[in-house]
Order: sequence, then C-alpha cells, then structure tokens
Amino acid sequence: MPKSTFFNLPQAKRERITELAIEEFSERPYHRASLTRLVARAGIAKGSVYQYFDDKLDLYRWLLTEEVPRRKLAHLRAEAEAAPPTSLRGFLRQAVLSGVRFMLANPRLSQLAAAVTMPTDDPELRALYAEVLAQGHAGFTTMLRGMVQAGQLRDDVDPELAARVIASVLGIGLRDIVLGQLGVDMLALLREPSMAERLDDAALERLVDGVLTILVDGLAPPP
Amino acid sequence: MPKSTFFNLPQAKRERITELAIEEFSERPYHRASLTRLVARAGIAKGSVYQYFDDKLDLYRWLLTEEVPRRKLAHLRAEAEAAPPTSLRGFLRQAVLSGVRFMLANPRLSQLAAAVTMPTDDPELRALYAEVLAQGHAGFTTMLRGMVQAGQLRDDVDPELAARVIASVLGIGLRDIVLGQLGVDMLALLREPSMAERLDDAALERLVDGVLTILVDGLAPPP
DNA sequence: TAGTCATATGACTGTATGGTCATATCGTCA
DNA sequence: TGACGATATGACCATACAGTCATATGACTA
Repeated sequence: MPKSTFFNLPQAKRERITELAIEEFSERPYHRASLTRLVARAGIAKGSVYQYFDDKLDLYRWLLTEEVPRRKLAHLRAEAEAAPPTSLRGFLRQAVLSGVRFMLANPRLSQLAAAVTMPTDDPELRALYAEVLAQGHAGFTTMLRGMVQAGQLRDDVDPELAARVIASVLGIGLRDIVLGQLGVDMLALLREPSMAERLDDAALERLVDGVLTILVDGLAPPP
Repeated sequence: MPKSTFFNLPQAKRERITELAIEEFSERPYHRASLTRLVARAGIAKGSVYQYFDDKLDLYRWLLTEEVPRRKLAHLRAEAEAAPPTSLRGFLRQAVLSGVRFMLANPRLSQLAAAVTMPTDDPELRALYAEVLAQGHAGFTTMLRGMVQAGQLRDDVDPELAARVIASVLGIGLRDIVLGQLGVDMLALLREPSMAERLDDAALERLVDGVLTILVDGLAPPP
C-alpha cells in the first residue's frame, strides 16, 4: 500500500507518476522495470519514490491489485448498461466483447493484468500473482456453476475445468488472436495505441462471433 | 549456433552443461537467468561459456530452436507409434494427450517452450519468440485447413482462428489446468518432478476428455 | 624436447539496479 | 519572524550481471 504521502500529493503529480509507472511496468517484466528510469522520466528524485511507497514491489502491487481492477471495473460497468446476460452465449459474448474492447482501449492495463500468468522464480511475485489469479478463477467458476444449475451449460462438463479453458481463451488466447488480426505484437500496440483502430467494428464482431461459435458450439460440424 | 568447441566437448561434459543450462533458463525469465550462476554450478570458468557460444542469447536460442524441438519430437514420435489420427476428435485427443504427457515428463522443456508466449521488451528476444511462434501456428493452421476440406471441421469456423483458440488452450490453458489439478505451481513442479505422479492415468483421461468435450462439442447442452 | 594449436581460466571492466540517508526545502501556524 | 513537521533531493552504497582478455594448461606433433 502506498504511504499517505502519495495520496497527499497534488492530483496532477500523483496521476503523472501513476501513468508513468503503468507505462514502465507494462512494457517490461517486473524485474526489468526500472525505478531509476521511472523517476528520470517523472522528473522526481529517486528518494521520493520511497516517500510514496515501501519499495518497488509495493508500487507494483498497488498497480496490480488496486489501480488496474479499479479501472477495469469502471470500463465493464460502463459497457454493461444493459441487463446482465442470462444465457451462456450472452454471458460469453459480453465477456469476450468487453475483454477485447478493454484490451484495445487500454493495452497497458491489459498487459499489466496479463503479467500474472507469467511464471516467475521470485517468491514474493509468485505469491502476488497467485492471489490475483485465484480471485479471478473463483469468480469464473461460481458464475459457471450457476449456469449448470440453470441448464445453460452441458451437464457433463466440469465447471472448474470449463472456467480454466475459458480463462485461457479469454486471457492469452484472445490477446494473441486480436494481435494476430492487427498484425502487430503487444509492445507495438502499447507504444502506438492508435493501431487498435485498424480493427473496425465489423471485423471485431466477426472475430468475437468466431470465438463464440467455437466455445459454445464446438469445432465439430453439426450432425 | 554453438561454436565447434562446444560439440568437440566430451559428451558427458557437454550434456552436463546442457542440463544445467536448461535448469537455469527454465526456472527464470531470460534476463534473470544468470551465466555466472550457471558456470558456478557447472564447475567451469565464465570464459568457457564464450568458447562454446557467441553470447548468452546464442546459448538460449540453441536451447529453444534446437534442443527443445529435438527432444519434443522424439517424445511425440515415441507416442505416435499408432497410425496418424484422421478424425478431428482423434487428432485433438492425440495432441492434448501428448501435450500433457510431455509436460508432465519434461516440465523444464515444456516451460522453456512456453516462454515464447511471454511479452518482452527486448527486440532480439521478441524476434526469436515470434519466429518460434509463427512456425507452430503455421503448422496448426495447415492441419486444420486439411480437416475443413475433409469435412471434419464445421465450415463456418475460420481455420486460422480455430488454430489460435486451440493453441491457447493447448499451450497456456492446459498447463494451468494440469497444475490446478496437481495443486502446485510450475516452479514447484520443476523442482520436484515426481509430483507429476500424483496425477494417475484415470485422472489424466478424465481431464483430457473434459477438455476435448469442450473443444469438440462446445459448452452448450445438446439441443 | 621444443613447438604449436585448441581449450580453459578467473580477475577485471563497465554498466545498471534497488535502496539509503544526511541534508535541504516548503508550508503553515504561533 | 521563527520554528516545526512534512516532503523532496541526489550522491552514494552494495550488489549483480554480461562480456573481455591476458595468461595458463594440456594434448599432440615433429
């Protein structure tokens, strides 16, 4: 958790530091991200970081567990003005669409969130990642369990297994699919977010429906 | 490419160095892997590494593009004594089963191979990863395209898209699923490979069939 | 034995990092 | 004005790393 000093900062300064931190940590894996570079770009002194945060991990943890979820939720809420979906297809469609839109609109936050799937040897990082992952997985499983009871999900599918399959597709898979369609890699998108516009709404719909068909109806041709 | 000096080494020494390199690079992301630690554990001098390889990246590239594929192919060939599968389900089943078995038998190689999906800011690493990924994706797409023509795949599915969905499930997804079932994380499995035995054949079959059902038949209940 | 070539060595260099701390500055209130 | 608590500073420290290079070793030949 940031120290009170950080929250006492003038809003503009605090936001500038936050944005630059997101930039730094989204472009590099944790141990390659550099506080030295961050402070140089922010125009503040090295020591100031330690007035605001306990240490590097404290800053990173704050981004990952507070700042990213806060912004992501704001995005999802803004998209879900409609009633919550009741069918499996509707639920997945909303999940996929929101996921893609969030990623295209906020590649840096999306990249930060994706970092938790990366294996690492650092024990403290592993603990942090495991915590974030477990939270997401639990939410998914609960939702799918509800769908089994409502008869929306075939009953010979284990909800927990389905949650992992969906999570892998929505997480890494979707990112790769969208980047593949755009013909760029993640770092390029981070540095030139306007590239996202090359994927127009029609193409996006086609993409989402393609993935949906596979997940909902399967790969086999109908009998 | 390793220099000739490396291949002139007595086999035992060369293999020891190779194993330790696999250990070092599988437990840590590239930039955290340390040649200093590698040579200390191998009992050779720092300079010797530079008699065998151009630099750190040369060693890593060799592992990723030569050593890992060589061993993986050997594993797959050994498993595919039967005729090549002709149905979609048979094809996927073999892919999933072989994938899981390889991962359980060779967690370190599997981890090395998975590293190419990690985003990185290092341009040389990105090029290497892109190369390895593109190769795999092309192979997958070709195979699925053949299945479309054979009527094995529903014709409203884009083979390229299906290839990415399957790849994400077989890649990251399957790893998470298996680790979830084992109740450990990857690093723990790397360091204690015998943990893999806690997943007996029956459990493995159930797992594979569960994933297969989702991919082949979809999540929706049959009408 | 003397000479030659491939190989092995490890001290050393340059560079970058996270984190510390004594000192300076600022804002506010008496 | 003076003084005090909060905040800002950047030189500095210990540490770790990839990569270099002058030197040593060993094996083989003439």
